[in-house]
Amino acid sequence: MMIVKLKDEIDLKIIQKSGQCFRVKEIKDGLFRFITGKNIVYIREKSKKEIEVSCDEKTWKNVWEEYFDLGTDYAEICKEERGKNSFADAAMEFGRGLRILKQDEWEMLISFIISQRKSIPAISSCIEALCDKFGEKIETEYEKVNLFPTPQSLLNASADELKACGLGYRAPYIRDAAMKVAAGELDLNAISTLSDDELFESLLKVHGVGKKVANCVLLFGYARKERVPIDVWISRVIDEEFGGENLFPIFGKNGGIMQQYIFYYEKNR
DNA sequence: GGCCAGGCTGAAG
DNA sequence: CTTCAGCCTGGC
Repeated sequence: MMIVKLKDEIDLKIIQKSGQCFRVKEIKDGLFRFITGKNIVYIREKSKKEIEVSCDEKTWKNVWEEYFDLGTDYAEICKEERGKNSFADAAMEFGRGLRILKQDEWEMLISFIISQRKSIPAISSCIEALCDKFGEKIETEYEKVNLFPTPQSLLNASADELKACGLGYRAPYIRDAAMKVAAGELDLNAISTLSDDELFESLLKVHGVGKKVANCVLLFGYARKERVPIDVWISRVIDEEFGGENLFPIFGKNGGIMQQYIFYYEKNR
């Protein structure tokens, strides 16, 4: 284990509950597991700005600093955005320690296709089933766990096998995404150089991906922090707290971060 | 047991 | 261009 000092505070429990990730798990009291690609790390908070991590320094710097967006000072952003809207102010205070994770693009695409018309627990169990059946098995010092399935492994799955994961009518969507990515028709790495709007448009070509899902992939997979996914919770806030007007543009490049604070606040306050 | 969930598609107005 | 029914299935 290694101690990492942070410039800014972090709250792993809030991150886990913030709805942007579906596989983060608290495996023991206060010990959280995160997975991205083939990397797995276990983290415990020691104080607000100090954490203990299970990986070495090199891996922390190469993989997890970007994942946790440690180059961004969220306290500073909150300072900038404070005073623009009272509901947003309360949300920022409530969600102290929240961060936008930069997760694996492929995992985000599939996860948010699955998310439509599902509750968060249902999304999680669906993804767990996919990982258990089609993901590479890994054994760590704490647990046996499966990586997220590759495009090819999902493409090899039969319709019945996919159905058994509780995908329902989304199964063909998953298949379409796997097909496009495996065939190189959609190169998730190459499109990372595109502008927000171009990236958005290229994701919309996948069957089952609409505006909300595409924006989630942009925000949580490509760290495009100006994007604001509008789901039922956010539209409820727009209706009931913003007087029917979408006020997110007032936050400019921090729109996606503010969306996340507000989403978490609206659901958990 | 029934209701509804972090939307999307395709068809109809 | 905008609206809207219907959709699989699991969790509460």
